[in-house]
Amino acid sequence: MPGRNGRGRIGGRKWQGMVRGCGYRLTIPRRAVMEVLSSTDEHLSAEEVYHRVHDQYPAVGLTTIYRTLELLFGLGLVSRLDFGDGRARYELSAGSPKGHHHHLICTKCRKVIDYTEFIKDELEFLERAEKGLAEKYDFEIRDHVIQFRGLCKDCKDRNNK
Amino acid sequence: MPGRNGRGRIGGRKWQGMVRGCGYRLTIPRRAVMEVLSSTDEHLSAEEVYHRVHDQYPAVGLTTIYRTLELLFGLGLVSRLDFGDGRARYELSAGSPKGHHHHLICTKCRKVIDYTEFIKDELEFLERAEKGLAEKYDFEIRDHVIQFRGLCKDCKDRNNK
DNA sequence: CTTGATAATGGAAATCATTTTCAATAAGAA
DNA sequence: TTCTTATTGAAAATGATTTCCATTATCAAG
Repeated sequence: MPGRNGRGRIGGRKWQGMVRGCGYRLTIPRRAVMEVLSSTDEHLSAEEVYHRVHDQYPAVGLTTIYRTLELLFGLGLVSRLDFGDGRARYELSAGSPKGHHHHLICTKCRKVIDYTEFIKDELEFLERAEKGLAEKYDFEIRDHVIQFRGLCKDCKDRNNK
Repeated sequence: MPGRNGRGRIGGRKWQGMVRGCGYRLTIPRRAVMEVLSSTDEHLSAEEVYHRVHDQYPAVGLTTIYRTLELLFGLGLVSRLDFGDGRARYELSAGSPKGHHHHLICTKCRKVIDYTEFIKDELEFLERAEKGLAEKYDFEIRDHVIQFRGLCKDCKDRNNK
């Protein structure tokens, strides 16, 4: 039964407590957006989220989708990604069925590969760097972005032909 | 004589050969944009570049600045950065007086710190990761983005007060 | 289970960065 | 100096995201 989202229930459903706990109400649009993000491993734009939510709840408007994504992003429940195509993209951050991962972006065809390799290696590096930077610059580091950009197999080949 | 840009001449002035070599003409706007980017260590938006160029050459229009930045970015002479404030920012990539560095971004006040520490460490990690990813996904990696995001000293303190 | 205060919503209009259009201009090969 | 054509500038178009504001729905309190 695919689509049931790997490790089960929507990110653990802890998000609801998170939302209520911060004094926000639990509304249809908020549930719907979380539902959509939980049941995909794609990196959806606001409009794409809107379309999917709209299928279930035609009354929900695009404006609300933007507001909701912003809220969830602010709470750290959702990651906002920039792949350089002029629109923000979103994915569940913690509890994502994908786990900790980063992105490999083809600058030609805009394909995005999520990779989880080298993460061990990376965590070591990140830990050292974060600690060092936090100390030296008195910064409270909350997040990091690591992306590799280049040409995917197809675009690379197409270039050389 | 500050402003003369540390290690001297505009990124080595090799860029002109690069531009001509690729069949592009050497024009006032192109020189002016390179001049502006060479003489600052800030991360300028297109509009900011426009204003500075405009001071010297009032005839140059904003559209051309956009086009020029796009061109220079395509040639790899300029890096396009995204700090999440809804506008692209630019800096000289190679030959920059700043050398290889990454960014530490305050998500509250939008201050950006360029850091060069831990780069050695990082290069090792990057090398391994790039090689591994390139192989596994048959990807030609051309660039990477590493950012740390969080709260700077001031915003952190202001939060706790 | 009501009720009421007010957070949240939806649609339309507004913003704002960036892109496109197109006629006028200028770089540079000949 | 001339000519071809890349480049430019101004204005209009675009497209993502935000703002406005009157309406609606959540949920704490009764």
